[in-house]
Formats: sequence, structure tokens, C-alpha cells
Amino acid sequence: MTRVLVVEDEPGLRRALMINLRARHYEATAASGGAEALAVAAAQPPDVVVLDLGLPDMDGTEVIEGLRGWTEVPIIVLSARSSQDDKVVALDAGADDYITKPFGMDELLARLRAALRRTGSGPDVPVVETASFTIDLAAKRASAHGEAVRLTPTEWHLFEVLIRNEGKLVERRPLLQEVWGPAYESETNYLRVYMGQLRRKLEPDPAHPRHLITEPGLGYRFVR
Amino acid sequence: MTRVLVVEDEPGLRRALMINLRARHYEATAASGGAEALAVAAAQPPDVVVLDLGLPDMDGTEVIEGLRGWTEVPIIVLSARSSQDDKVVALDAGADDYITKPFGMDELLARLRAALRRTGSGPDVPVVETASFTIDLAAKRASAHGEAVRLTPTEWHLFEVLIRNEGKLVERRPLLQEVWGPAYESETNYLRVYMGQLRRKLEPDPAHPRHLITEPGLGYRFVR
DNA sequence: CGTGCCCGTCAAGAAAGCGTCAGGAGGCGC
DNA sequence: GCGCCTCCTGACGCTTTCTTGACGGGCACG
Repeated sequence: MTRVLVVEDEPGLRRALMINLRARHYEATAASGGAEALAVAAAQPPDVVVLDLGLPDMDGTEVIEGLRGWTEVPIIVLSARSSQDDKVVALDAGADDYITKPFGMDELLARLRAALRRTGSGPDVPVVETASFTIDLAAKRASAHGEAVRLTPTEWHLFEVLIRNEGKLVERRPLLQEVWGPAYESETNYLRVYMGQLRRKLEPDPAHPRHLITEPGLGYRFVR
Repeated sequence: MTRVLVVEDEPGLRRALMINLRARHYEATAASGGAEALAVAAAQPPDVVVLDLGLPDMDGTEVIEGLRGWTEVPIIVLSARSSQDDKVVALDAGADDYITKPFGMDELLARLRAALRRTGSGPDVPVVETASFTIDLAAKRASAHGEAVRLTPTEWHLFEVLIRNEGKLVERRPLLQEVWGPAYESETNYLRVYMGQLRRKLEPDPAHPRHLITEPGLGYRFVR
């Protein structure tokens, strides 16, 4: 879950922010001062920081710099001060966005989404690991028995479909349609050839596969 | 030099923006309509886009979507409309920032710097060192076998994309789109030529590359 | 015990992709 | 205008990948 650190000294606004964020299924943590914010961020690095500049204990810019010393987490600044100078100082200190109070909750949330989108912290976990081999879908890297293994485009495509349905049986027809297109749905030959290649490259004992399983008469299944 | 695309239909504001950007040593290009903006961006992919939402020929959101179809270049929206809904729509369509008119030039420039800072950074170090060569992204300097090497602008651009995705496979189409623009996504010739040039300039044995790796049928990969 | 079905394996030709070279066009400074 | 650099483009031979057919083994069933 996406973790948001809210740094706001005024209890009313802090509470409103927390409620709204949690309603959107963010994991929201609160800090009421700059020192506390830095401590919390260090203990549990957030995915995005919403920072009120007008804190009682520290200047807001110092908080930004304190964070920027070790993390590039997006920082969205809230501030009652609307002069250009204030914005320039905060943005150049390392803030990603600057919203003047009073602000609308919808706007804040939209800017939050924009900031999170950029970091690309998608919910995907594209690394699949088994006892025998490791597959990194994003980087298109595979390794087995400790050594890097090269897969051809078709092998990747086929394997991806199986991994997406990990544990589940994938019947031959959907498999063929997905990888080779609808015109090839009866070319079960291809499956035999390419499953064989995948096994030879990845399985410890290709003749007795443990992860790329044949379900006779039905299709194939990938199990971890 | 950093390339800024300014999309603004009103001549006075457009001129003011261009003057201010050029005074800060940005390479600023102007477009007065949405269609023109998309064409210019495709021909010469910019590093950041400043986009007025109130264009005569297209809805601003369409322009955002047209860009987001192929590039993740930062988009800073300018708009006379200050309602939350307008901001939410533009930001969720893919904009990175939203500034309401009238605005101060200093603020725009600060937000521009913030947007550019994000793209350049990441977990990158501006200096990449391998056993065979050294690349200083910031200073645009390269050296191999102890000697300085000159790379052309296109070679830099291509190499930067690969370095940003160090270790990860970059497929041909995204690579072509990023470096040459969306109209060139099938010109795989270019990749072959320029990868060859990079290898000849940087690899100890260009015929057997160790760092600029080809993944047949898929794309290319930079490994340290 | 024979037959048919399905699967795994192999190999060879076809197709697609890759590296390389060289020539020409266009831009830029002199 | 002239030379230099960069980019684009097409062609060629070579490598990798895909496709296709054939063969043999295991298994169920008659």
C-alpha cells in the first residue's frame, strides 16, 4: 500500500487530511513537527510527503533539505504564504509541488496522484523466483542454476502468459491465441516445441519438469 | 541544452514566455495550437512542455493524452480556469503541474526546474563507470581506453535512455520513440547504425560487446 | 497384445533480425 | 562558397529465431 507522510501542526487540518487519505486507501502517517517528520520518515520511508511549511519547531525549508539529504521521495508543500518568493524557495529547496491554503481536497489528491505516478511505484512485482530459476519480467532477465539464460521473444511471450496465471491451468487454445494469434489455435505443435525449449533452458531436469507442468489433453501450468 | 516546448495561442504571453526561457538559456520552441504542438513534439521531442489549456483548435486534455501516448515528458499546464475539477481532469490526464493564470514568471520557472530536476534524477549518478569506459552524463563527457571520446547528440540521447534503464532491457519501439519520436518507431535501421557507432567508440572489442548488449528480437540493454 | 492418441524431441529450411559499410543530403562555421 | 560533421538510407552477408514435418515413447483402451 502506498504510504503517505502528513506533516501538519494544526490538529483540525491534520485530521481532515488523514481521514481523506485513508478513505482513498492510502496508508497515512502523521507528524506534527519537523523533527518528528524527519524521524518518522527515516524509520518508515514514505512514498510521498505532504508537508505544511508553517511548522512550530523548524523552518519548512529545513525539513525539505533534511529529507532531500537522503531521499528523493516526492514532497508536496502546503502553505498559507502565496508569494512567489516563498514558492520559489520551497521548490528550489527540493519540493515537487506547492499548494496554497486554502486548498481543495480534490486538488491535493490529484496532485498526489500525479506525484506518485511519476515515481512509477506501480503495484507490479515483476520478479518471479522459484527453487530452480529466477525471472525478472520488467528487465527481461532470466537466470537458472546461477547463470544467465537468454530467452527468445516467443519464449518470453509464452512464459509471461503462464506466469500471469501462476498455479492455474492455461488451456491450449487460449495459450495459442494469446501468443501466436487467433489463426494458430490448433497448432499444438508450437506449444510442444516451445515448452520443451523453456524446460531445457530453465528446469533442472527437463525430462521431469517441476515448474512447467503438462496437463495431458488440457494445457499447461506454471507452479513456483 | 534543455529543450522547452511552449504551447500558447496568445501571442503576447507566448512571446513573454519565449523571452524569459531563452534568457535562462533554455532552448525554447513555440507552438500556437494543439495539432502543431503534437507535430513539433514528435519531430523534436522536448525535455519539458509548457501547455496552455485554452487552445483554439483542440481541447487541452487531448493534447496531454496525445503526448502521453508515447512520452513521459513533464507537462506543466497553464490555464485561466481555476476550479478544482479542471485541475483534477488535467492532472489525471497526465499533466505534472497546473498553474492558474495570472501567474508569476518566477513561479513558473521554479516549477519548471522542479519538473526537470525529477526527470534527470532518480537513483542515477551522473557518472557511469565500467571496466572499459567512463561516461559523465552531466558534463557530456565520455572516455574509453583512457582517451576522450566524442559522441554526437543522437548518440548521447540513445545512450542516456539505455543508461537510465541500466540492466533493464529496452525494447526497440520505446527506444526509437524516445530518441527519434513516435513517427520512427519502426526504423530499426537507426538502432543498428547508432548502436554500432556507440560500440565502435566505447567497447574494447566492438564485435563482441560486453556492455551494450543486443537481445535479438527484443531490443538492447546496457550493463555495467 | 495391438492400436490410436498425445506428448516430447530433433533437425532442416524459411523468415526475420542484426552488424557493417558506404554514399549522399543537410546543417554549420569559416 | 567550401569543408567538416552529423544524420539518414539502402544494400549485403551473417546470425538468430520461427516454422514445419517426422519420429519414437508412454498411456489408455479395446
